Amino acid sequence: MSAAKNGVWPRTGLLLKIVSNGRRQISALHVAGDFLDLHSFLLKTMDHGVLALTTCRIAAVPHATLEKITNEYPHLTRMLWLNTLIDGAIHREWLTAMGRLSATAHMAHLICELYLRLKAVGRAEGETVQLPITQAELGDTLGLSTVHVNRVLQELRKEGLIRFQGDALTILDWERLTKVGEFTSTYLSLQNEDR
Amino acid sequence: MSAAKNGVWPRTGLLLKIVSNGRRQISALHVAGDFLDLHSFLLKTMDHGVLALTTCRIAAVPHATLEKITNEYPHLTRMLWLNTLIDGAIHREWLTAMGRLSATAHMAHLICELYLRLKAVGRAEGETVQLPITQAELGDTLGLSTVHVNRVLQELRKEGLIRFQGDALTILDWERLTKVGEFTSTYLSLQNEDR
DNA sequence: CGGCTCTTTGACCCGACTCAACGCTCGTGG
DNA sequence: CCACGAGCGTTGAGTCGGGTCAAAGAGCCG
Repeated sequence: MSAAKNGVWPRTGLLLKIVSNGRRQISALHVAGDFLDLHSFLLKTMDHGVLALTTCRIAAVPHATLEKITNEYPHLTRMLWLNTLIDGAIHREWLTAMGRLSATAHMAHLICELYLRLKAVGRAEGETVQLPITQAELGDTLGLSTVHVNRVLQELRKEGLIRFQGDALTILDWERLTKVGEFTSTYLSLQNEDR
Repeated sequence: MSAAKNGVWPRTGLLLKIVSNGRRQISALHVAGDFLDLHSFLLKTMDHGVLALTTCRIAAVPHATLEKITNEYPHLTRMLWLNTLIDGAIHREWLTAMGRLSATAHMAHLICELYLRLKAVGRAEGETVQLPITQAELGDTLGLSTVHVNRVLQELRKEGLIRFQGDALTILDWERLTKVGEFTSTYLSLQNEDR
């Protein structure tokens, strides 16, 4: 949605939002091309911070522009709205993963999601994506301790589901990975009914 | 946002969405007046079910009407959009509560939120609101077992923070309750910048 | 080489879950 | 009018997933 205007493309293009209340919780991960914080257009309170995981290229859209768009281009407006709705769908999915999945399943679920999202924007090479995120940050995303993140990743590796060395994440067994994470991709679908 | 057209007003007006994956996770609670599932207008996949906790009065808005609104009334469109954005803000808040708060704190947080939301639509009598929800349902909301919900509630009662008998929930010590739940109400604010 | 950040490992602990039973209340039917 | 379920709340005992604390590798950069 947001085009890059200057600067270099991010190594992988991954952003995150944080909410700090003592410990921090990452409430969203963004990949290249995502429209970031679009909700701030209408929501006056900024309830989180944003933090870049890597060098990024950013394009800013002034609120005045959005105002103009919503006044004059209904279709485009609906597309922007849809964008925020998909964020919401992802949030709901995270919520259920958080509440009802084991640490391992939750991790598998997140990996499935990130892989598909990166693939969707052409950031996958075969079964491999660059995921420049630390285990501590994964913990902050999943609501787990760093130590446990490490153990969970080892388990997924030992099971032959993924390889994850350095920033390179490789899916070794998509079938079983989705099963472990109880993952279905429907909520990510950007397809809309041409509204 | 949605006006009632016929039928009786709900005893308390509380709805919930469920997502079932083996166990179920309630991803939203709605109070009287909430616009329900507005996101289904643009999001083609319905990723959850809806379930009424009590008898409710429902007003349906056809998608065709929404289409017309978005084509002709930019301001109203932004208000509808804002509505879905607030749902998103609540989701983010739940996410951090889920990931980073203890069971007791999480419960206190939820109680604070529901109390304020019910109060905002005139459903509070003094410090008391009607909350026709079972402990099992609370568990499905918070990601806790029914048994633990019970123990957590007892703890809040013993601490003199709330009274909760039958459906009547009374806030006994708002100050301490918000502290326990690390609750701040900003994310609920419906106020917008007149866009 | 030293220092930084990140990953990994081990030992121990505790919050929350499970299983199982019991009690209370209310609605329904004999 | 009582008996019986059904649903919900409550309690106890035992277990376990994940957290905490602490320290040791492993890259990486200046």
